[in-house]
Amino acid sequence: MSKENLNLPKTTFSMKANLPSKEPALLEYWDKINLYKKLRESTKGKEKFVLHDGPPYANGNIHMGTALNKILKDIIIKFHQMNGKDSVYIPGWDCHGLPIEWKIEEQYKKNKKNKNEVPIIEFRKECREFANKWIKVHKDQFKRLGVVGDWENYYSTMSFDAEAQIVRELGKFLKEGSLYKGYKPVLWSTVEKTALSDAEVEYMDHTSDTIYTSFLIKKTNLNELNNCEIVIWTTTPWTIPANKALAYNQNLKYLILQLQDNNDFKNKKIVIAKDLLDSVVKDCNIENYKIIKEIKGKEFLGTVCQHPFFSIGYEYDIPMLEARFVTTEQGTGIVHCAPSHGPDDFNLCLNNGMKALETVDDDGKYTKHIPVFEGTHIFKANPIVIEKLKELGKLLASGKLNHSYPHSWRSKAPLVHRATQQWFISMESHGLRKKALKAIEDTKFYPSKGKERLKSMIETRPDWCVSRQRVWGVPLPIFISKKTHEILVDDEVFNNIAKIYEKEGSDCWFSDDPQRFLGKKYNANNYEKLSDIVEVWFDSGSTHSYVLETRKDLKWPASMYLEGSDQHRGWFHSSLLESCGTRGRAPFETILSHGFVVDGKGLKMSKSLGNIIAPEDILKKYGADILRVWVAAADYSEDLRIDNSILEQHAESYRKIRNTFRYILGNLNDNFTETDFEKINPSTLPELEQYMLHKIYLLNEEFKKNFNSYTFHNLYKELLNFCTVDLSAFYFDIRKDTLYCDTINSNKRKDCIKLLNIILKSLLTWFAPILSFTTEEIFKLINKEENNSIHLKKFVNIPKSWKNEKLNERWKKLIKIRDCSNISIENKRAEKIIGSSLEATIKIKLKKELYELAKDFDFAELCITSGAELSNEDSLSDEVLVEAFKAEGKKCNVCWKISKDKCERHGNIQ
RNA sequence: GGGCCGGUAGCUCAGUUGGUUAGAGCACACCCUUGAUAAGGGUGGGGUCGAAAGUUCGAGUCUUUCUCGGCCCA
Repeated sequence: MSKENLNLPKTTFSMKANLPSKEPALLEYWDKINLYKKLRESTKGKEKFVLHDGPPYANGNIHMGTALNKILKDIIIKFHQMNGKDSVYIPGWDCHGLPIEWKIEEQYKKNKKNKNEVPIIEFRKECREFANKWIKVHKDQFKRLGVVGDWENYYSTMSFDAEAQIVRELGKFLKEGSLYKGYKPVLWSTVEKTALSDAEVEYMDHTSDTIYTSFLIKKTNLNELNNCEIVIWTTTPWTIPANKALAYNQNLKYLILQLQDNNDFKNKKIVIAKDLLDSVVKDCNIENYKIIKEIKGKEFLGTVCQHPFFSIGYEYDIPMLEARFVTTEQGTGIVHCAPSHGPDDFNLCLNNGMKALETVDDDGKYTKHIPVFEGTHIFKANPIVIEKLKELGKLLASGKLNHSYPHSWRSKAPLVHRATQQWFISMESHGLRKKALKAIEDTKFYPSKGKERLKSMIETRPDWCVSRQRVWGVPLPIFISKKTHEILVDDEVFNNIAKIYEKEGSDCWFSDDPQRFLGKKYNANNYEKLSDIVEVWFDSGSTHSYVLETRKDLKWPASMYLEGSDQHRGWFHSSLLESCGTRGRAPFETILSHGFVVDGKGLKMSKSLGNIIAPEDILKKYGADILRVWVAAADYSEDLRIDNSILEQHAESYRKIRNTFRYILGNLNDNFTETDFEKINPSTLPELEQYMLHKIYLLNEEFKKNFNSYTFHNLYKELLNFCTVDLSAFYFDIRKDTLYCDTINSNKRKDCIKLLNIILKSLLTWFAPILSFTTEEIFKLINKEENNSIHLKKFVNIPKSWKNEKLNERWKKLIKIRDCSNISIENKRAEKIIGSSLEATIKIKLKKELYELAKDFDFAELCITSGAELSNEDSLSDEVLVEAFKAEGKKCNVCWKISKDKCERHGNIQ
């Protein structure tokens, strides 16, 4: 037997991956064979697993976060598919909303176009085109990651059927009566008479009037507080007439002071925060005072005050409410709350059952809800309010403050928070909060901490404001009777609107005769048509209704919603509320949330830090499979770190896996033979092969366990360790001799080949959801059928008969002896006595028990030496003693083993 | 500022109800091999478990404070 007759590995599977250039060809292949359609056919009628896609916003290129999200989804979908389910994936996009409006306006600005001169229809058309453009870009970028889905039949929140269904969903809330008209403060420009979004606000210096005024305590649980006056400080005196409450912080300390100066407050007792004593005394020119008592914030509980304007008609109660936003940075440590004029105030009052009123009209004038001052413009009201307070003896001090203040970016006019008419879905009126909390209990969360997070948000959130004074969205389908001011609730009308939208979209709401929507039943002259649009979270929160419920290939509820952890407040939240409100339960069975992508040091990616990594660059340098390995190897329940060195490390692991495949393919000469695992009888195989079958059995158990708990990082680690530890450094290394040097017909070699086929099949399917491209590359190499794909295969079923705990226990000990052998060989190697392990022969001394176990075993094979002697030695201090010696004799030029006589197998000796 | 979550070798991750000397793989160093070869094998070094205090016979694990980071809210 000469070198030419050795069975050396031969394969066309290259060592170098070259993923960036190879992957696109595989994408074309999947396209060509229509993989998605084939997948559906292959599991037609099987139990469905529906991972409902949370729609990304159709705006801008994808980033690492989106890539992570899509890859994780794809991995899970592929796992379930290979596990035998019909695992359907319909990608979607979120299209309405301000950011797109904003982009279009920016383009207008560049072209010196005025938005107000462009017809709404025209503007909306441009928004739609913009979103369409980005959907196309996203689609290609997501596909490139290896994500398999129904890319041709995606869903979007701006499709006509979506817009129609959103109307129907709102109709349900209207019909039920949980959708009501209320008031909520928004940033308002009295000059432009319009609401502004945060993005339209510019902060500039502004000089405000400041006042200290006081609220007499009317009722309290603490005796010392009787007849005291609570002092507050504000930079907006005009909001005092709209005051409804006072806010304190229960963790602060407060003082009761007796004032002794000769003025309006002589001998009066006031209350302020302890930490602010100095600044209040200074600002109010207080010269003589006495500290009566120090109290804790929580002692205010249950206290009710009188409005400073009590005597001129402001006779309602002013409760003191606990609020965390109260600090000791400025003021008095007690904050005056006007729910119509500040978001904090609004939320605090709402949570305490006080709704905001329309206190200021579009022009900036007080409404009828403000006694005495009705009709006064708020920008002229400060001196009037201050004068009135002074007149009533309620003004401690007034002054001016120069500070940063919001202004309109267009007119530069100062803005105010003003309660405007909005539309809310009540959390309480029809038990929505209760239903949602119950639904959370019925949902399984991965990781489990997501449950608490969502729960605490639902527990405390205020009513859901679903209206926006914007253009790019679904119009609220609301008509209000001019006579009764009541909302028109009629299914016929909602359905009529929906039917029209289904055909032509919602643009017509803004352009067509309202009579068209009302039909014949109502006269348009008697109704006012609303021009608000629906907030976009309602759009995406309703996807379950126009995607899951309407598509035949899907099911409701979804098996899983999977998004970044920020979506506990976003899509998980809005979907839960929408669905609980309309269907009484969550639209999902499980929620999986993942952390955020951060840089190698754990810092968030930002332009200023310059630590942003774009998916595009990774794809160019490493390929999608490396990115997929990164996703699989990371613990997504926390933040995921990424930088070049981390990627480099994963690329290194990938090479190891690739070479494992290459070794198998080489020894099979690319000829894969399908094996029926059930027909394997382990006892007919050599012990080593039996042991490997046991290892495969164990690994498969781990695989299933980790797949079922979605802990892919553990799963990937198990697979990687199997490749490095059990295969490369152990089984492959030992069986090299058999594979290369035994004859093709030897039973031992055949059994090894049998194992290699089993391992190849197992590894290919195990890795397929993660290494989607590489496993396909291999599959195409060994698979003879046309138009097939590894992704159409199922996971392997490992027979229980492969499990052999007894053998495992035995081999644990044998491998321990092998480890000792390695150390002794290493010693001789350091002494330059031997080089390769085949140059060694080992003498193993064992104590009785171990000797009995190992006496007939071939340690030369296990330890890859030319010889091994075994003896029983009970006087040893340790159980095992292995000593290596230089093997004497001559080297067989075939198998390189050294022996004194001629080679047992090959006869020839050099 | 508030709520929630987290910090274990250079990196990615294990670490059961508190219980021997805190583990794995990769990376690193050295050696071997040249028949998996821009591969493969062996051996080895490396951690005050973010910091401090406390509970305990005993703390990576429980408590408190601090610190750093992330998400959400303000």
